[in-house]
Amino acid sequence: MLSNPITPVEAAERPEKRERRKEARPGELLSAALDLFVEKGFAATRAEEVAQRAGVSKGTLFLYFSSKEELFKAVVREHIGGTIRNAFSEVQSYPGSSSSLVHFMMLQWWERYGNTKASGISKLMMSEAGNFPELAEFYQQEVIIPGHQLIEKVIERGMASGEFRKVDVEYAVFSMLAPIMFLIMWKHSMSGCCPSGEPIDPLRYLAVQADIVAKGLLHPDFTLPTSQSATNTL
Amino acid sequence: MLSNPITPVEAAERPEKRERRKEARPGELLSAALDLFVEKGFAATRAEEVAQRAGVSKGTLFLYFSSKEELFKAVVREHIGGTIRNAFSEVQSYPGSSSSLVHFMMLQWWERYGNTKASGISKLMMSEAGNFPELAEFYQQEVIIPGHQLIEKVIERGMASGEFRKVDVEYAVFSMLAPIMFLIMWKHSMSGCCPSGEPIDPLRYLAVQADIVAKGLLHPDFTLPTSQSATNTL
DNA sequence: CTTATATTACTAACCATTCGGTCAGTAAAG
DNA sequence: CTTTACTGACCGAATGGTTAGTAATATAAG
Repeated sequence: MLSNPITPVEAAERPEKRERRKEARPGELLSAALDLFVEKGFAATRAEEVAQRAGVSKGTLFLYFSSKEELFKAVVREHIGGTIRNAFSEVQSYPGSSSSLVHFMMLQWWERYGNTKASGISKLMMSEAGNFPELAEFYQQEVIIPGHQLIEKVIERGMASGEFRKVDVEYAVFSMLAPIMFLIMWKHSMSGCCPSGEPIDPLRYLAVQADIVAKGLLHPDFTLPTSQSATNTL
Repeated sequence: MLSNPITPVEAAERPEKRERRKEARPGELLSAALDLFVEKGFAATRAEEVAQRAGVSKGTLFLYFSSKEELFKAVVREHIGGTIRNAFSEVQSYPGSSSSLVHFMMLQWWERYGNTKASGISKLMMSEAGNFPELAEFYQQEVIIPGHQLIEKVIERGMASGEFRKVDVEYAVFSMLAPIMFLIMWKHSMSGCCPSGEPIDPLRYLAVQADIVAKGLLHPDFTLPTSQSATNTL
């Protein structure tokens, strides 16, 4: 199978001879690596496979990246941007109710991050953080903390306006974070199978979760203007 | 290092000669396997290491389990399968309100599963399911589907009694599943670091999540029955 | 425009090691 | 002596990383 000269198909797919493109290689390698790391995880991704997908030999990969770990770090640096920071300004200027902001944020998050390849990095981190403590720390600083603060802002906004009841803000953050992270984990591991038989529909999932969370945060008096029962929980 | 005959320490730890204990071996191997799978993941755990921890040679391991994957399946059957089945009967006979049942279930789940070694298996599956489709399918059948049905029962119970509003039951299940899974993932990967600086307090976390979810599911017209004041957890 | 030479991006064969799994053989039990 | 739980040396496949060599390009001379 490997000793055959070249199959016609393979020949058709490899019309190019040896190319020298020093500029383009790193980007192509990085892109291939992201695909495979997200798809199979770090440990399970073979260096040669990365090289192959980038249309290059394994030797060339180690020419540009001194080790597999360096390659991984480069991928993380490349593809973790200020995604969350951009969201801050939008939250600040959001005009609607805090309940609708919860919906808006969760759906936006999905479209802008969860539904992209980059979200695989989050799953990868949760999965293999134990083997890469220093990368876990980096990810913590770069992604988790800003994300936490962002959600905190949303909840505090609702509490300040009286729309949301008083809750343990620091931990209530997880009521939005957990569904989001769970969806990512599911998408990148269990996707294709589901308890009901067919895969999770992300938009339906997010709509239901946002609905439950938003109502769960709602102040009891907010929807019932006339009832002044003043049963203040907490 | 391996070719040395025996170091004094190793000799001291292995005073026993060759033992024949057909009955005890499987259990010891299963226990060792659980420890190592949870600690290092499935792929990263070496078969010989499992055998060694069980005080047995690698050959013996494959005498009792035909392959590494079969060993894993046996671990899952042993440590998870029964847990969920037991929970069913408790839910059936639970006397209190559905809101308090939500709290009860999530806290029970933590004490009986989340806070044990076995919960590492769930993290492991979410992490490595993509690389081991057959194991994912097995886990799906053995754990996820029963767990899903269990939570469905709780929500339907609340809807039937009028305590919960009408929701998309199939997807509302995730409002309890996601916080639970997120806590497990966090515990087994990011534990030790936290956005606030100190690790997540599981009981505080679960109390807040259960509170938000239960209130999020509550029927707007539902007034707390006078006979049941068990819902005031905060 | 050729042709010769130097440079280097790139390749493929190779190495050392690791690990799941096997099997011929050993020793404990009856 | 027979049976069999158990061992550990061994196998083959896979994989991270290396390196000697090849071919594409640049440069410059003729």
